Amino acid sequence: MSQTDTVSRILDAAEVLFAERGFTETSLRTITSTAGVNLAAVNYHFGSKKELIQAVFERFLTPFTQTLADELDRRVTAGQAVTVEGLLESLYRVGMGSLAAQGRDPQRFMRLLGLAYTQYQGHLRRFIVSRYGDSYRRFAGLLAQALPGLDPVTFYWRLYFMLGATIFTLSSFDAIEAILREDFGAESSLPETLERLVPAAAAMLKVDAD
Amino acid sequence: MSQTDTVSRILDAAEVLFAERGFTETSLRTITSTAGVNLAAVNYHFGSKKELIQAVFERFLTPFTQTLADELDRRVTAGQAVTVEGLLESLYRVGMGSLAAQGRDPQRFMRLLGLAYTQYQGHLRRFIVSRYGDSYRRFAGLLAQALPGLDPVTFYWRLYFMLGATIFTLSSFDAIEAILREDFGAESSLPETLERLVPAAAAMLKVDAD
DNA sequence: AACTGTTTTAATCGTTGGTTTAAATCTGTA
DNA sequence: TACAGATTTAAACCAACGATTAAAACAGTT
Repeated sequence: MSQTDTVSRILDAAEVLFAERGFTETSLRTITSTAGVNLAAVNYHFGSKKELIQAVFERFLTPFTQTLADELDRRVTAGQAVTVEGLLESLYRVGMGSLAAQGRDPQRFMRLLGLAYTQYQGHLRRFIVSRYGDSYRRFAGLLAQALPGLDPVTFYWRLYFMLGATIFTLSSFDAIEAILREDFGAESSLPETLERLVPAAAAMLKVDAD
Repeated sequence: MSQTDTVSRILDAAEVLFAERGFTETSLRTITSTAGVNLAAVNYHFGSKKELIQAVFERFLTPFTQTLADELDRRVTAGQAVTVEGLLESLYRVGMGSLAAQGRDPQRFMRLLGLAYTQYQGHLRRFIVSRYGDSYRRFAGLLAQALPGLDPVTFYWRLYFMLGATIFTLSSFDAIEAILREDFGAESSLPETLERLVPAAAAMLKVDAD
């Protein structure tokens, strides 16, 4: 088994288990036995459990933010006005597409993102902000441009409302979908849900202040 | 120290610590030493850590749902049409008021609610659904009535979008507020934020399907 | 084939967790 | 004041955790 093999097997197993149960509830023993590698491999290759957690986030956030940056470049240089709906579509399409292209599950990353916000892991928040804060500010800046006349504080609160609706819904997608299927017999796919989310979130961002 | 004293001291400490760090990350030793009671008191009075977690939720959800039911009764029997904005205002006012009346912190309960959704605690989700599912369905039913013509599946997804925006934002209120204060020098209170949230969430729920 | 640095392995360390126990203490009642 | 049940206490139990170690196995180079 080559080194890269062991490293990626650990990352694969950790990604799935962290998303399912959270960080503290997932032991290194569970991760390594799922991955089929020795317990000591995590400390050998990553140093510590904390650094493993960061590596899991790095592996999906780096290509995600890179692809999003390209997508935003394309929209901006296209010359035409950047709309709220267009930006949300870009965000969701990149989240779906760039990850699905790697054969990875988009919902899993939403769950991980949700955990990054809610779990008590100071090091993780610091890691994400320092590494991906620029991408976040770029997107927020473009969205603010698409909403002229909105005062900055109101805009930022609504940005968090939008993030909350997105992360909360998609990270619990399976559970919500199961409830709707049971109550209405109607299946919902992730792309369908994102199509519902774009106009809803856009309306929330755009509503006139009163 | 009387029994009720010990029990409520444990609940007080557990409530704060759970909201700060999550369930797994908070040990019974931390809880009992914060509360100034013996370690064994938790198992003596509650049976186990799981049952303590449920008791923390019961102590704030029971008065909350009770007050909300009274508030909804008042709105319905008043005769006039029940509006989306009115229902959201009721929800938020009860969340703020009925808890603040007990001298307890509303944001803390939002964090706990967020944890109930995101943390890996199957027993807690089952407990809440079985105990408070009726209250949830009552509110959702009235909200659906206030949105005639919206197909049920779209309505339910938007209901979750609204819950996500609310729970996510308010459970991270302190962190978000700190960022906004640093960037804009503008302070936001919780009531102000709820005043921003009502029209934004209402617009999201009411936007025409396309 | 012999050597060298890298990786894997099994075993162990020290710590912390939830829970249990039995004795001590308290509280209310007769 | 003496008794009975409820509560509190200090101590211990045992399982699980992250981390470390030294030896074994491996891979690439000469």
